[in-house]
Amino acid sequence: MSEQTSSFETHISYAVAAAHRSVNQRMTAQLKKHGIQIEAWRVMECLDAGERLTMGALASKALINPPTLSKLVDRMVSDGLVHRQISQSDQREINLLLTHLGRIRMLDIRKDVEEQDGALNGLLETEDGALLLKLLSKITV
Amino acid sequence: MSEQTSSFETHISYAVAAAHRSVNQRMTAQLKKHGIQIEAWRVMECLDAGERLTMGALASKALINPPTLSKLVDRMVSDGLVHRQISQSDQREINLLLTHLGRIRMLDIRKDVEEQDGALNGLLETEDGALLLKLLSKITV
DNA sequence: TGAATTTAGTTGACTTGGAAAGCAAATTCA
DNA sequence: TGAATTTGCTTTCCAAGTCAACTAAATTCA
Repeated sequence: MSEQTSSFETHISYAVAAAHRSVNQRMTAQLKKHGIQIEAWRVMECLDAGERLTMGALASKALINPPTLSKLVDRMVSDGLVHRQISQSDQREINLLLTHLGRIRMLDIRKDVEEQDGALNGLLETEDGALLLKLLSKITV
Repeated sequence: MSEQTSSFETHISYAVAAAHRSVNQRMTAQLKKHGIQIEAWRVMECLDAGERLTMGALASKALINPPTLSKLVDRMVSDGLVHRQISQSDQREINLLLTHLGRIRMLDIRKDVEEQDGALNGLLETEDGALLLKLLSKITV
């Protein structure tokens, strides 16, 4: 099987964790001036992109566990960024919506995130950004 | 600049977060039967690989913030996996060492991790594993 | 030398995250 | 129909993480 004992830094899991940590640190620093965390940004982008998302759908798109999302949304509601609306087709479901303020803030934050993502892409050769996305998607179940 | 508004899922930061979440979930499930968390495994591998690591060096290699590492090490010490040794060259530094039990446990866990990493590599074409590592290292500061 | 600064690591107060239990609406099927 | 099950989300309780402050050793330099 494996020809030699490779150092553990060459494990895919390690490389992904290292990249994630690095990217998250840049991102957190960038979002700090907006007083918001990465997860909240993802929630806002998801809400802007998809329409009438339920908590469950949102949790999976925004990469957040349901209980954690529930609490994050509590905070975002009290910050006036989003509001909950009970679905009329199924009373158990919640449709989450961006408030006007939420949308404004999101557009503002997006500029910085785009810039940051551009810088990240700048670290790669031209087509490598797309290639990286493709490879990452393959290991993402 | 950007020709069109791309969906936020194509951001490198999102793809990395998604991959990380997915890999971590597999890994956590795998390590559950050993009653250990991913970070503790990384600590053990770091200690096995490098010699006489200080807390600071370890924190950076194992991708853990110093205060978090300090507490994790407390737990690992009381589980008998590692022990602290004050460096004689600098009394402020701690050299962390695997205990005998720690080494045994590590070797045992390593088998499962290798297997899991193999499965991950199996999701990619032959040379893509190495390619992914290379691309990830470029965005890791 | 010795006061001031820097560096290594830990601690403490506080926040956040997660697993499992809980609640209520919807669905199944006897 | 109505009891049993499933589904969607939240709450609770506890474990873990973070920021900032702290201790102590080493280093700087006046």
